[in-house]
Amino acid sequence: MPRPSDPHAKSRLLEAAERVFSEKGLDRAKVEDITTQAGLSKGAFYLHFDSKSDAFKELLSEVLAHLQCRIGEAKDGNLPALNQGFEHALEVWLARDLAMFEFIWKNRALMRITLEGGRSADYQHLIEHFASYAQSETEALLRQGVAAGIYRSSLDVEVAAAFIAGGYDRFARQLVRESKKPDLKKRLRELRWMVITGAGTPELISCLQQLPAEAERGDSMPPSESAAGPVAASASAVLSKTV
Amino acid sequence: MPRPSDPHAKSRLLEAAERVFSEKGLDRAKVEDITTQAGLSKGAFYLHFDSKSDAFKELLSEVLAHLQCRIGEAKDGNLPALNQGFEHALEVWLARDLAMFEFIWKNRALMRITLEGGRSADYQHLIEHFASYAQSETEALLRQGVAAGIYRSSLDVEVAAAFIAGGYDRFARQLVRESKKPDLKKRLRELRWMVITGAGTPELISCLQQLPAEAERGDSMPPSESAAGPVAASASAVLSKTV
DNA sequence: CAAGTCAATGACTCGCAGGTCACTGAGTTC
DNA sequence: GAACTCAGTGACCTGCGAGTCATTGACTTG
Repeated sequence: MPRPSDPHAKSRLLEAAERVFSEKGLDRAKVEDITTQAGLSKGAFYLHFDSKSDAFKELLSEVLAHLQCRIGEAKDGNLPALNQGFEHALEVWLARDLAMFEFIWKNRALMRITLEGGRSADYQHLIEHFASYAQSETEALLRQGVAAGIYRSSLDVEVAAAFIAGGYDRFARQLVRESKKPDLKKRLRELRWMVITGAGTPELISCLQQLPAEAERGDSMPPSESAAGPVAASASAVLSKTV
Repeated sequence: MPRPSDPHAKSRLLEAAERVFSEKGLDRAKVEDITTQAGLSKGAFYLHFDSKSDAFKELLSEVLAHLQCRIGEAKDGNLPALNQGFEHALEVWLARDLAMFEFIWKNRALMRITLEGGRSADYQHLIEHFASYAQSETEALLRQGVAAGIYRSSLDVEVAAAFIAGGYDRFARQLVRESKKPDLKKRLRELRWMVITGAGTPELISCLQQLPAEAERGDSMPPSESAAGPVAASASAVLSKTV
C-alpha cells in the first residue's frame, strides 16, 4: 500500500545542491534554489535531509573520503612499487597522480567548494585537516625515497613535504577553476620532474636525463628536455639495488 | 559648535570587526557582535561604514594592497641586488621574505580570513587574484635567475613558479593558524634552500654547500647541513661574473 | 473500486539580523 | 548660560529564508 518514492529524488537534490553550493557557498545558497533546480518542492528536500548543512556535509565528506583514500594508497603502494624497480615506481606514481586529478577534474565544482572550505566558517577545518594529512603522507613518501637512496639524504624532509604538498595543492586549486580540461598527464609529469630535480640525488637526476623521452608513455622527463642516447635501464639499475 | 567625534571610534570598530570576522567569517558575523566588542552601538557602526561588507572590504583591501606591494618590490629589487653579488642578493631575499612573513604573522587573524576568501562567496576572487599575481612575480624572478646563470636553464619556469608560490602559500596558510610564533627566519631559510636546491645549477649548489653555516646571519644553508671548509666568497665570485 | 499509505506540495510561521531614525546629551560657540 | 550641532543611542521596522505541517493525490493492496 505504500506509495513508492521517486528513487532519483535524492540524487537529483544532491546534484542540484552541488551546483547551487558551488555557486553561492553554504551560507548564501537557498534551499529553494536547490529544490527549484531539482524540480522538487521545499518539503521534499526536508524529507531527505535534516537541514541545509546536512546536505552540504553529505557532499563534502564523500569527496574528502575518496581523496584521503587515494593518498593513503599512494604511500602504501610505494614501497612495493619501488621493489619492482624505479622505472616501475615512476609509472605507478604518475598513474596514481593521474587518477587523483582526473577525479578532481570530474568533481571540480565540488572540489572547488571543498578547497574553499565551503565558503563558510564551519568547514575550513575539514580541508585544513585534509591538507595536513596530505603533507604528512608526502613526508612519509619522501622518507621512503631517502631511505632508498633516491632522494638526497641532506633533504629536510619536513620542509620538502610542505613544499611539495603545496605545489600539488596549488595545481589543484588552479585546476578546479579551469573551464576546459588541461593536459593533466603533461602537467603532472612536470610536477613529478620538479620533485625529482628538487629532491633527487645527483646520480638519480643524471641517470634520468639519459632516459629517452618517450613522451607518450609515462616517463619522467618533461618533453622539452633534449634527451641524449638511450641508456634507458641504467637508472632503474642504479636504484633498484639500493632498495 | 560641532561635537567632535571620538577619534578612536572607527579604529575600535575595525579592530573589533577583525576579531569577529576572523572568528565567524563575513556572512555569520553580526554587526551587533562587532559593536558590542567595540563598546559602541549599532548606529555608530553605520556612521562609519555603509554596510557590513563595506567594513569587511576595508579590512581586506588594506592587507592585500600591502602584500602586493611587497611582492612587487621583491621582483624589482632583485636585479640590482644580484649586481652586488649573489651573497648579497641572498640576504636581500631573506630579509624581504622575513618582512613579508612578519607582516603576515602580525596580521594573522586578518590574513587567515583573507586566505580563506573571507569565508564568503564574494571575495574568493581577491585571494585567487593575489595568488596568481604572486605566481607570475615568482616566474619573473626565476627568469632573472635563469638569465643570470643561477638557476638551471632546463628549468620549466612556469611549473617551478607554481610550485614555489605553492610552497610559500602553504607556509602562509600554516602560519596563520599557529598559536605561538615559530622561528620565521629558520623556516624561511629552509624554504629558500629548497628553492635553491630545486632550481639552482649544480655549480651553485656545490658552491653554497662550501659556505660556512653562519646560522645567525642570513645564510643559505639549513643549519642541519654539516659545512666543509670556509671557501666562503667563491660562490658569489662564481656567480657575480655571470650577471 | 474502496481503503489506506506516504511522497510530495507550498502556504505559512517565526526568528533573526541588517539597516533606520527620532531622540539624547556632550561639547562648542558666542 | 543659551543656543546650536552632531556623534552616538537603541527601539523599531522589515525582508528574508530556514524549517513546518495540513493537505493532496499517486500508487498499492485486497
